[in-house]
Order: sequence, then structure tokens, then C-alpha cells
Amino acid sequence: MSSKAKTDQFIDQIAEIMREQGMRMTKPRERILRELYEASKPQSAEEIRQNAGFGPSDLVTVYRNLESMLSLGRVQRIILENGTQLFEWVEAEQHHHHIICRHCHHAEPIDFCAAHELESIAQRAGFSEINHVIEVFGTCKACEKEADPAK
Amino acid sequence: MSSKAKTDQFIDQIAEIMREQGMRMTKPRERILRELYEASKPQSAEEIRQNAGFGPSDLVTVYRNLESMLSLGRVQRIILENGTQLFEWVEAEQHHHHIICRHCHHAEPIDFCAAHELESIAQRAGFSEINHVIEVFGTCKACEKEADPAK
DNA sequence: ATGAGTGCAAATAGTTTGCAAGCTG
DNA sequence: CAGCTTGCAAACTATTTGCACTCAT
Repeated sequence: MSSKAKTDQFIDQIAEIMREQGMRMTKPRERILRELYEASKPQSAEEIRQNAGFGPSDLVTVYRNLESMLSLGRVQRIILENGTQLFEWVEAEQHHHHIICRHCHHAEPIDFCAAHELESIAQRAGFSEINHVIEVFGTCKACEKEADPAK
Repeated sequence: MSSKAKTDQFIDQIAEIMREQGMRMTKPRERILRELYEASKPQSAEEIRQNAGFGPSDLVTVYRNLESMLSLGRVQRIILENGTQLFEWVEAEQHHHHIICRHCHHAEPIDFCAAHELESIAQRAGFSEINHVIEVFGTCKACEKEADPAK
């Protein structure tokens, strides 16, 4: 199957989920999803806006849509150390964590998730609506070189 | 030892570390440290400003000092899901993680830290200046009741 | 045609920077 | 008294909200 076809399939899946929720598959939404799927790396709203070819004032639309896509289960959010949000698509029900470069957002999935331990600790403490965050931040080789070519 | 004395001891320790770094122990710094130590829970810059009795325009000072205190090793930062920063004091060399209420910032330390696994994964991936984040967010019992008294 | 979604403007929240004046060691 | 630190103003970044208009179903 071509890469193009895979993207279309991904978008169709989301369109289906959206319909079930009374949401509509619009042009902007399709562009955002296409960008998320094909870039296949976490990006900020502003990066997505630019890479998906939106104009400067369309940033609002990007934000609103990313937010509403989160609940569909195929887009997840990462918060950087400075508080900026990044978004990326995920395989159905396959949330995962990363080692991510704080400069260029280059990310590698890490095969480590303590969801079970963490959630049970939280339940025992009487918390509800539990969400766990595990991320590893660092500077990747490329960005390290850029900052200090001597290395 | 009285609670007052413990706080003073904590502040003296930090003053010592500051002196080594060429930093000075000033009135505002002492107030911030006292608040961090006595509240003993993560607080935002704005919360610290208010609770330590600073005026509205002193928020800058609070930010600047919290930032510079981070490197001293006795104050750590937590980033909430919305990107807001919280700060708390820590036992020397005793960084830890939390289950924390996203509404009132009530927090309980969790006895779980995969620093070793995570850092070695990151090193293998060629990253430097590695920092790991593990946090569990939820809604605590009190805040759940407040939002929905029926429960 | 009906209401979900968009786009532009404007507001907001959190945080940072510039600079003259103040205080600590 | 040198220079670290403060305080007030102002700038900035990321994100959100209001509202009239548009488009998908």
C-alpha cells in the first residue's frame, strides 16, 4: 500500500470516529491529520500550522482542532519542560512515552510505561480522572553539535 | 526542635550554598524559602507571592529567585498539564515524584522513580543533558466533591 | 436549513526582559 | 563600594474566547 493510501486510511478511520461523535470531517481537519500522520513526530500547534500550509491567523483553528482530537484517542499531547504543548498521532489504544529533544523535538518512543503501578498508587490515594506523564527530555546529537561544534 | 528552628536551619543551609555560588541571602529570598519550606507542597509563583506576603509587582522577584534556586539542588519544579510551573523544596539530593491534584495542587509523594532505566535508555539514544519527568495528575477527593457535591 | 466549524480580532495567563535604584558582603 | 538584587514597566509567548460568517451533513 502506498504511503498516500495509508494516510487516507488513517484519515478515514478518524472521520468515522468523528461522525460517531457528531463531529464533521472538514478540510482544515484533514490537513491537520495528514500533517500529524505524515510527520510522525510530535509538533507544536505553530509547527503544525506552518507545515500544513495554514496562514498565520489559522493558528486558532489548529488549536481548537487539536484539542477536540485528543478525546478521539488517536492524537496525544506532550508537555515540554517549558510548558509548550506538542501533539502527535498514535496507533489505536497505543499511548506511549518518549525520549525527546528539547530543541528540535526529535523523539524516540521508549518502551517503558508504568501506567499500572502509577494509576493504582493514585487510586489508593483517592484521586480520580487520573493521568500519568512520563517523559525523558534531553539534547539530541544533532542539536548538541549545533550548540557546540567542537564536540 | 521547634518548627521555627527547623525552617531557620533550612534557610541557613541554603544561605551557605548560595554564598558558595556568589549569591546573597536577601529578605525576599528568605521569605520565599520560608514559604516553600513551611507550606511543604508544590506552589505556583503566584501562590508563593501571595502566601509569602509579597505585593503584586513582586511577582518578578519571585520568578527570578525560584529560577535561580533550582540550580542549588533544594528546590524542584513540576510542570502541570496546562504548562504552569509549581515549585517545592526537597530534601538534599532527594528528588521525588508526585500524585498531584490538578485543581488545588494537593500532592502526595510517590515512591516510584525509574530514573535509572530512563536515563540509560536516553544515553543509548545519544541524548545529553537528560532530565526525566514522571508525574501523576488527578482530581483529589476534596476537589471532586466541590465540583460535584452529589458524590 | 441547521448547527458544527472557521477565521479574524482581541483578550488572557504565565513568564521574561530592561533598567534605574537599593542593599549585601 | 562593587556588583548582586530588587521593583516597576513593558514586552513576549503560548493559548483561549467572542462573534459573524461558512460549510458539511
